[in-house]
Amino acid sequence: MHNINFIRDNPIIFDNFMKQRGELPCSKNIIKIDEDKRNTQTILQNLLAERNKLSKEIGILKSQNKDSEVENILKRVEKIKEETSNLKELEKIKEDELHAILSRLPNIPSSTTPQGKNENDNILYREWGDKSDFQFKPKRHYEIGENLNLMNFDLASKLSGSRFVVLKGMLSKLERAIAQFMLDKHTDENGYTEMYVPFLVKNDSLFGTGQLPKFGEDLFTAGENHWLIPTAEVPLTNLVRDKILQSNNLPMRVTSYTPCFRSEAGAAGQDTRGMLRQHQFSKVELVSIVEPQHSENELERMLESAESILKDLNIHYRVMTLCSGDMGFSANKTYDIEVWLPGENNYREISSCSNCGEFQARRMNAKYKSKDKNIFVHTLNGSGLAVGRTLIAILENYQTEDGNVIIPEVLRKYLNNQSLLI
RNA sequence: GGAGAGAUGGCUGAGCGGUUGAAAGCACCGGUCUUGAAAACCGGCAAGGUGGCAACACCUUCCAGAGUUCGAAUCUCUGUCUCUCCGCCA
Repeated sequence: MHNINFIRDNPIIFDNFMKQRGELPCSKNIIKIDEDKRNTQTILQNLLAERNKLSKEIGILKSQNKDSEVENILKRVEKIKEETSNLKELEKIKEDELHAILSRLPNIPSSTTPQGKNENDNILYREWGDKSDFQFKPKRHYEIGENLNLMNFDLASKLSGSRFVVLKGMLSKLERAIAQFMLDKHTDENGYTEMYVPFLVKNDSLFGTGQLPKFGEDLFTAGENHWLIPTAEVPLTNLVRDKILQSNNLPMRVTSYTPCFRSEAGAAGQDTRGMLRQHQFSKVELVSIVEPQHSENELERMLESAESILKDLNIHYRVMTLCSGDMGFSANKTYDIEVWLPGENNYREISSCSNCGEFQARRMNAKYKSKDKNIFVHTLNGSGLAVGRTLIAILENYQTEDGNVIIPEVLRKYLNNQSLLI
């Protein structure tokens, strides 16, 4: 959500920012509605002030038993009531109009976010490790999984339709081991506190993080008033909704392992094979709530926390800085970690770390006490990492010629010290 | 699912038709004292908005939404959530 004062004071700059994000100029319209709203408010408030004053007089007169004087005042008050009820309606209309526009505009890109239209304009930030060297043609993850009889898409589609998977035996265990390794790393070494959170949330929470009102199509609903979370970012970030935090509680770093549900409405026909893009997947999420002056550093710290997982797994990856046109709605800056998949011969997103600045905090009304003022916090979120895609990366990078998979060192303690998948 | 109680500022908690935006305490901030800290004492301290260069004035908000009234934290209705007891249950 944007600060209306900023738009009022910098309409051209604002329109320019929105253009970078693929939006049409709209400041003129916003300012017009805002002016109408304020003009209405000024008139309304003067009338209300008069009414309040007269009501107080009535109180005093009644206590003095001067009923005859009360009569006259009542006439005037009645007239005011008529006028105010219309003005109140108009004010509400203008407020709703303004809110409807502002709540659908994406965040302003940070000054360090490269300008660009789409993923082709993203910029390489850094790389780590090397592409694994195979003496044979590496298979894709679903070939490995299906050949081992541990990954089954037909069964899943019988149960639930397309874009689901059933994992069996060691592959199912491997998924659990990956998640536990990530959680242990983030809680023991990276300073995050583990949380167990609801997987169903209500509208307000999704509005707070920015999925609603614009992107309801990408979500699954559950019953009348609930939605399935598309990411743990939603419950974790909303922990501070409608709060005024004490500054000694910041930074607040939390992590959670949850399933994520996405309708993938805009992805028809994309990545239909394998378990790369599913309606359901699990993810270990990182969320930081920080004071504004620390959010830029916090993004680097969060990125490093996410990277530490792939480093420990010893899998090659690169980090991309997303351009203004490719960033998510709430972000002012985003790094994507793209992991190397030798079977696919391609890099694939395995984590996305974003600084949302005060954008979500404004939507959520999340502040902290600083000296004498209450200031909006900054919120950040990142995957640390997507568990399903990490499983894919391990299968493809650690596969052997005979179709088995070597278990990465750091995961063995979670798997009875086994060194091979089967 | 049945019966009852409740929701007030960062927190605890008074108030139950008019001068209450709200007592008191804690927390926090400023000061006095102290070599420093603590304690003690003094002072400050809800949020959002409108108008104004400003000082400041005004409006709205005591879970949410409707209503009664000249006037609502206080009365009525609806919803949401919390707690207690009973039932059921992983």
